[in-house]
Amino acid sequence: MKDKQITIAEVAKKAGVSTKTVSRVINNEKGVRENTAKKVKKAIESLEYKPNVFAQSLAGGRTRIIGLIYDNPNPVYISQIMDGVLNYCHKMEYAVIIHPCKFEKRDLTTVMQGLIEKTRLKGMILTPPLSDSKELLRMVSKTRMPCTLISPGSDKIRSDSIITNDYESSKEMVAHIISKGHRKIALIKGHPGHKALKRRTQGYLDAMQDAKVRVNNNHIFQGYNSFESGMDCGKEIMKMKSKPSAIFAANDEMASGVMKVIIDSGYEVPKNFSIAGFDDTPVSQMLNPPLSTIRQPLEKMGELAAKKLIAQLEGFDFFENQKPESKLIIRDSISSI
Amino acid sequence: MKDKQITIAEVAKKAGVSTKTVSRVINNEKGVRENTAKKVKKAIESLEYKPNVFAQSLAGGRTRIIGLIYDNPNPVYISQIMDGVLNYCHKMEYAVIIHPCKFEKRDLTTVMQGLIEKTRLKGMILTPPLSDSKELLRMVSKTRMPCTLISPGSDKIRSDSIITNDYESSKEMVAHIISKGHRKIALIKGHPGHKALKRRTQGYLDAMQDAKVRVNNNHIFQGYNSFESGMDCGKEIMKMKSKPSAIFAANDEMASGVMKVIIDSGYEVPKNFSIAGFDDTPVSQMLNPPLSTIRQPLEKMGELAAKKLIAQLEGFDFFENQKPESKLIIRDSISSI
DNA sequence: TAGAAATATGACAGCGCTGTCATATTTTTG
DNA sequence: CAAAAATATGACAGCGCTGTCATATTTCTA
Repeated sequence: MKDKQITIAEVAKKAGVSTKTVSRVINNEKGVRENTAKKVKKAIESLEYKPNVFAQSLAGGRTRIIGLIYDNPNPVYISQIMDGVLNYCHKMEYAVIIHPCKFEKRDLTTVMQGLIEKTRLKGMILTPPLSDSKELLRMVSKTRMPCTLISPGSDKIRSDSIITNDYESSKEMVAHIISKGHRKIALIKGHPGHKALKRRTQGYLDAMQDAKVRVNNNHIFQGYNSFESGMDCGKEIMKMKSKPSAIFAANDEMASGVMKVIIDSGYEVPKNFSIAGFDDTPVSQMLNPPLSTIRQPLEKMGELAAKKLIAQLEGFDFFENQKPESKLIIRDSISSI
Repeated sequence: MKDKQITIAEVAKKAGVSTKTVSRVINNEKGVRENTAKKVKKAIESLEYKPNVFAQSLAGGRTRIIGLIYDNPNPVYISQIMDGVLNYCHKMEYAVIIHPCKFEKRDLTTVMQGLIEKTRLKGMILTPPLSDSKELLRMVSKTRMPCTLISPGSDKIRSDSIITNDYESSKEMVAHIISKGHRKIALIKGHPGHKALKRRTQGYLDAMQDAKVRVNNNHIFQGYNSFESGMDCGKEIMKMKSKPSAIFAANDEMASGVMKVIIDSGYEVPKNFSIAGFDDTPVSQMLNPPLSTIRQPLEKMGELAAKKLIAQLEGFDFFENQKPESKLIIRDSISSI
């Protein structure tokens, strides 16, 4: 059971310096002669030394552990974000603690606080809809812990949030639908708790206005992000006397739900109804017809979130001027009238 | 920046005992008078004390950190497993380090070793296809670290692996297809590196044999688990003179790929071709027609893996006699001939 | 070239916890 | 009821690392 770890002391001995100097090299602290640093690096390499992240963390140095907190009904969404985060962190030799939790839970804040204490987390990434929880955000800001938000709904742009142009993309998509001759365009809104999805609603609204198409409030449905809720909305639409000719859903899952109901009701897509989704989850290309949708660079966003967070943790500024762009993916689910 | 943590010392003081005694209580060590334990527990509660997992780990006590290592093309698969693992670990106050990595990478073993050293991992869960990597397994066993395998392909049943009856389910599915009158049944095999998927192949083979249906080798295609590879196989099938009437794919993604090609070629499912998949990923119910498939209790499997691992770590035996069962989900993609 | 200023390096404590082993307390035994 | 055995508790070191601050070395200055 000897899981003998190579320690900083061994490296120090081999390099003929003190442990502190090795520590300096590891952490890129200044004040180490180039020559010494070289020796140390060589020793590190030859011993294949890896600092023990937990000891580092315990010792109060800059921690190398971040938390990724999520609560997401959509595994594809979260796992893409996660990939981005994990890969970058891996590269940077950071460990990531992943923590799923339930947004609705009353004691969310308490639980999170517990996690923070238990793991001595020094930085975290919050995905939607957690990134919108005022209470959670307040708690986190009280700890003064760096925290990066993915797609928060809040309009005020904080330097530490990752947002995409989903407003613009939604608008563009609806404009596209309009350009195909559609006027009666229904909207399936996203879960009201997910503020980020509101931007998509706004995109719809503005596109309609720009094109001077009257928005029919009966054509706006409240979905809850799931396939099932999409089906529910679809059923309602099927019951309407004056049906829309196109439907824009705030995510692919709901779009598929609507589509299923339409097809089950004996209609055809896109002949009788055009449909658009949002997210470009794998399912969208598998559907028949393949779904026109909007692709968000989720992995990129995850990576960016990690980059920003680590930059903060390490105390250097980080400006990424190119913001991750979503883009329209036009497939076959929208027809001209 | 005071992230003042409540430490064991404060608890000890409040309870009027030594830190070691508190430690004993936390770890359920025997040799603490019931009365003392009660005092300590009360103090813990009133202070909302949470042990620092990293300090625990550093101090050489039983670690409360496990690793979940994966490399999976299919985010849905992995995220369900992850949910199971994470939830259980959360309940048990374990931290989970998630580490994605590339199966094919030459230096997989080295990288993993680094991770182990860096994080002082004391136990890990491997998902397929990692759970099949002989080299990795050998390295891990050398460290004597407890390790739970999810769906390893190897036939020899190790006590520390979680396997389902996917062989039986596949067989059942193929039998079901046969019972619908099909005789020319194609098989899309899974990625050759994923040994677990071989069991699915075997299920197909045995079902055919049991029904005394000759297996046509031209009807066996090599897929690579992806939607695209499913499409490739689909295209090949479309080119055949003597086409199968049913197709069983070793996962849903490939099944969707095949289905797409079939539909794009002007055929109908299930009228002209029946299709079955495996995994019951969300997509399967969204497809048109909805796909008959096999549901694996992935989340359960993840939970079980975590349970087994933690049991090993804590040194108590754990027998779960009910093994997680997959089951057929019959939808509309298979017709009678 | 001596002394001051700047820079590099190291000794040592301590992060929060648990292992070891010594000591204190209780229970058992004759 | 005293002594032995069994049990409970605590003191202290140390896990691997970094912060602090003292010391050594180099570079600069006049």
